[in-house]
Amino acid sequence: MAIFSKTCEYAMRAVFYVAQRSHEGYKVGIKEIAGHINSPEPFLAKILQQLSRDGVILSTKGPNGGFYFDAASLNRPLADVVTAVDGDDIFTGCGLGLTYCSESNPCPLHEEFKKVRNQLTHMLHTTTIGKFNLGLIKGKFTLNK
Amino acid sequence: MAIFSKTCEYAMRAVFYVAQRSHEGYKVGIKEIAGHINSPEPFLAKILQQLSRDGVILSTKGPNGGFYFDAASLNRPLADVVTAVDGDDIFTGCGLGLTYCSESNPCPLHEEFKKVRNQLTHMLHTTTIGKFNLGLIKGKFTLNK
DNA sequence: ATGATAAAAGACAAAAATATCTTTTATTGA
DNA sequence: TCAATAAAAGATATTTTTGTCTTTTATCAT
Ligand code: FES
Ligand code: FES
Repeated sequence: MAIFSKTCEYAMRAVFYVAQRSHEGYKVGIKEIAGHINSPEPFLAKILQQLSRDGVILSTKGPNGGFYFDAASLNRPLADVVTAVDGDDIFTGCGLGLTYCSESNPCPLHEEFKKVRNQLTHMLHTTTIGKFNLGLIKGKFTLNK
Repeated sequence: MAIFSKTCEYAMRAVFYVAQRSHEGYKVGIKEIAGHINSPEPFLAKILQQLSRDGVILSTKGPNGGFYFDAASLNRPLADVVTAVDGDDIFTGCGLGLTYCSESNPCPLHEEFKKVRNQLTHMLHTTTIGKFNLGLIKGKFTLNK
């Protein structure tokens, strides 16, 4: 078990890749994305459809169509992607799986778990979708394998 | 999607409950545990069997039998429970799901994700199974619902 | 020894996550 | 208008997680 679901991992990888290509001025088809982030193509298509419905990513059909981001979207936090595909359990849920995480009726891990959760939340809110465009273009980061 | 799997959540809740009862001098049957941590009884049985096989929890069959911890086991880190049921992906895995998390070929999130992962690891290694015994007996913490 | 108790083990079932395939709709360019 | 392109949508399939049930084995008390 990893921290994020497969769905969420693919979503984040795809978003970073599309952001980079948008920065370079291109729209990207599902095939190209799947190839570059090493994900099953039809499954990824479903994930991007979801992100598109939620308005996180933009898309157009037809020749020269594909997925892309505009300037405003590039500034959205990665947290929006996570929420769209996995909901907000990861931001608010109890570490031991209690129905509600609360200060007044906490589980034993509450105080320490809250710190971890807050740091994760902070990371996902301060990381924008376009944050790694230059690094990706320079080849500093990898998104496949 | 929460951070831990259901299996792992039940395992941690069960372990804390059994630890408390061991501290009070009792062994606990699966029925009592399931009732107090609000988990499906047969499913929890499977989880505890796994922990028992891995030597994380102790058990004896027969009348007055049940699950329990000895003093040494009470000092083991909660991380051992997580590893036994979920493996160590959560301690070492890449946040974006790459096959290997590495410094030399990092994903974009690597630097920040590492911090989150390290804090989680630190929490699970410094929290012993018996750490909350007194708090639980005093009713400071909840393990059900 | 014997019967009662309680975990261990194994087979099975349901639900959710992951993955695939086919058809439809929108867009483009000729 | 028409053919080509590419995402959207819907139906279906597989795998993993989650959950249940039955039988077996070990232990205890009598
Ligand atoms: S109550 Fe469990 S993390 Fe807050
Ligand atoms: S490579 Fe992704 S977290 Fe280290």
